[in-house]
Amino acid sequence: MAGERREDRVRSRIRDISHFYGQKGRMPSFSEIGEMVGLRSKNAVFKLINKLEGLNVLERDAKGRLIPRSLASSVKLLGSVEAGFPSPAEEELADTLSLDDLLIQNPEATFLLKVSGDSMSGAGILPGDMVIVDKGQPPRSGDIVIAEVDGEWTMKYLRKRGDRVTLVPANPKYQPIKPKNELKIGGVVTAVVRKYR
Amino acid sequence: MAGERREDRVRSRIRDISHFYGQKGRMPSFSEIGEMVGLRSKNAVFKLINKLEGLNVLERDAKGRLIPRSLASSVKLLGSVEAGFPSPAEEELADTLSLDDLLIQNPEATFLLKVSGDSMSGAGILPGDMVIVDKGQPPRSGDIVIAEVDGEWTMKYLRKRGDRVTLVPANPKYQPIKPKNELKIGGVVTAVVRKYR
DNA sequence: CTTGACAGTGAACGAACGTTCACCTATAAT
DNA sequence: ATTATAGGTGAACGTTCGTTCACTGTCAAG
Repeated sequence: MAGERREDRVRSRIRDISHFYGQKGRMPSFSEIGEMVGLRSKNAVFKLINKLEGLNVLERDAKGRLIPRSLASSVKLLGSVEAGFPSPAEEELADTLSLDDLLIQNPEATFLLKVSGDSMSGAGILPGDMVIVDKGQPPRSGDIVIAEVDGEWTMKYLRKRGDRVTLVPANPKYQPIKPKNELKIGGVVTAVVRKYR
Repeated sequence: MAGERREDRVRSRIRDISHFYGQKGRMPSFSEIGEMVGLRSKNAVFKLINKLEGLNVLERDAKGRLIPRSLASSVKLLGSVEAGFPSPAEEELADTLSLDDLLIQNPEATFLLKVSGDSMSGAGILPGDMVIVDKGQPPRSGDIVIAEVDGEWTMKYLRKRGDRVTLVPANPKYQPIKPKNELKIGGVVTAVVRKYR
């Protein structure tokens, strides 16, 4: 099949625009796109944009301004580890998404806390990890929560049985806590993040 | 002290602008800011922007366009679990950062893979987790890597001793692998992400 | 009470924007 | 070989942008 050159050129241009957005945090103007991809006429850019809109690569908001969609997101989501790495062709088609969007539902009420202590290591939460905590969500039984028991903050599983509330660690070294007086739940752990390098 | 109302008003406006960017993925125009915060004159917005620039809340790029800085980021970074939740005052001062920026160095070469299998569960990487893989970084001994051994993709610790390369799992159930023929390393695991809800 | 300083209004400006026009040139299909 | 069609040029247009000007109200300090 022919026309591969053209498709490649289009892809490279999508990458350029995407890269611009990633770097600057805003969409380039038509003239800027022109400079970037090597088009001297704004009309050529105009046609390019229309094409990309048709391909659902780009969108415009109510005011006609370009908005990033898949472009905004930064990581490509591929299959599983077993699947390994796909060919460049598949790669281009992969969904891209933003970790922020993936992990955070309510930015205003969400915090990042650093984990110290190994009381949840059985659940794969190790010292040094960071947990994403949502203050807004109502805690349910089975959630991992940040709670204040008798004046100290800890992270534990929340177990509700009837009226009785228990905080159970994911490490047999520690005992479950049945709070006597006060139990203040600061938030629900919605995600864990660990950085290696 | 007086002037609290004014400071509050400024903060609320910063939030509005920030919120706009979070929603639309672009900075609002001066007129849009005017509508948002209730200013009928673009000049009032102009002065507001200048003030925010002075406060280092906003910046402009080389072409004079507004660019998001701290505005772009979405989560507030607080202390550790033990420290618990800070007062609203502290909260306001907390650093905010984007998970994308935190976890991804080279977006072009970075991928998300879903983990299946428990061969790395000893390192706190469980089935269902997602690993962030950087194809661009040279693998070092001790890194967790995605590698193709004899036709199959796996995730293991990479151990180099002299010329000998070994892939060791973090689960005693499995044996270390000393690749005979080919060893293709797809990328280095730079972070792990687990989502609870 | 007066006086600055600050916040906001409204109108005007040139520059840059996205869009449209007419025309040209390759490539691919007939 | 001929013909459509997609991609590109260059110039023009009206709109919106950010900026500037002169002016008005508000509030706290002197």
